[in-house]
Amino acid sequence: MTTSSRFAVSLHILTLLVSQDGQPVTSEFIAASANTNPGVVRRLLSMLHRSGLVMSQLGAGGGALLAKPAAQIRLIDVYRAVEPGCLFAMHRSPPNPNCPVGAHIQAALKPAMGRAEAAFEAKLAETRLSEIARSVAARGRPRARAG
Amino acid sequence: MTTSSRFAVSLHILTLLVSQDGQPVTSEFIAASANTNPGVVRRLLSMLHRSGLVMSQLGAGGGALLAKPAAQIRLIDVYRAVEPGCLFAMHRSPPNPNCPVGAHIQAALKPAMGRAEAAFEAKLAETRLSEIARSVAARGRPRARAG
DNA sequence: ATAATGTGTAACTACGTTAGTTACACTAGC
DNA sequence: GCTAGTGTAACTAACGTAGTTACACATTAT
Repeated sequence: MTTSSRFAVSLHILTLLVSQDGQPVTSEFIAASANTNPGVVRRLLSMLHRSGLVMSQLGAGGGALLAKPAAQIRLIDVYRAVEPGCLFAMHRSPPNPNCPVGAHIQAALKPAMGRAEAAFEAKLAETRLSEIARSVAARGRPRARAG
Repeated sequence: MTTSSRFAVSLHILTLLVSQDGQPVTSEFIAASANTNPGVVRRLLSMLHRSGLVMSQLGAGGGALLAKPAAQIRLIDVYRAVEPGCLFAMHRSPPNPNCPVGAHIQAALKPAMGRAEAAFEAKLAETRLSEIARSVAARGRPRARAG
């Protein structure tokens, strides 16, 4: 289980940037939408900036902006930007090397874990921020579907 | 990132049970191999028991046993037994419903997250405990490969 | 019967990670 | 220069995990 909400909140932030197309968005505005704190938002923006997903305009009237088109941002890019670790954790303390099982269990587990993680990341690479933004917009005007 | 080593240690335990085929294995013996504490091992065995993967023989000479053949235990069964949560966490506090993005972001994220999680679980369903045990055994006698 | 061995479970502790919070130096526009 | 913002660091509170201990209970062996 993932104990972090950074991925969900980061996608929230990015979707908000898409919806305010081109206008710099303040961390306070974002925080009000995500129901959190401007400090938390700025911390996430900082991580997203390091991965080249957002940029920011300093000074009065400033705020956050997308650094590239939403269609070029894959969910896996966002995930990697804010979830540094990997999906599986090995033993906290290394197993007993004098036991036949302990000596080789980790090496034996790695391939299967790697395959699962690769499948996970591949799926996250199939969806782009633009699709999320479109989905959110569509839900905002439900009658557009019926009529 | 997963902060828990339960999945890896559980597979260690189960592989050890395979390697001691049929003989009850004590939590103390397992703990010595996994380099942890008998209490931790028993806690994991308890979770594995709830999912029907292991059983235990009480009393002197007792210990843990596989509850079904290793070829019938998929890694996803083990994962589900000891990692109750899901891969993605949503916002800690619900987003602002008065914001167009806040009102719909979670619903918009769910499908993509669900697809990634499904792909992950499907991959974990492809590998079985018997394969892990075989891989460990093979690494224990490396010359068997060359000769 | 009784002692010895081992499970099952609960309680508590130590530790790490996360999010919330505050503070402050710094930057850009008015 | 004043105002509105960012970027970053520090601290706190809450939570989950693993380590640890303890003890009631079950089974086997003597």
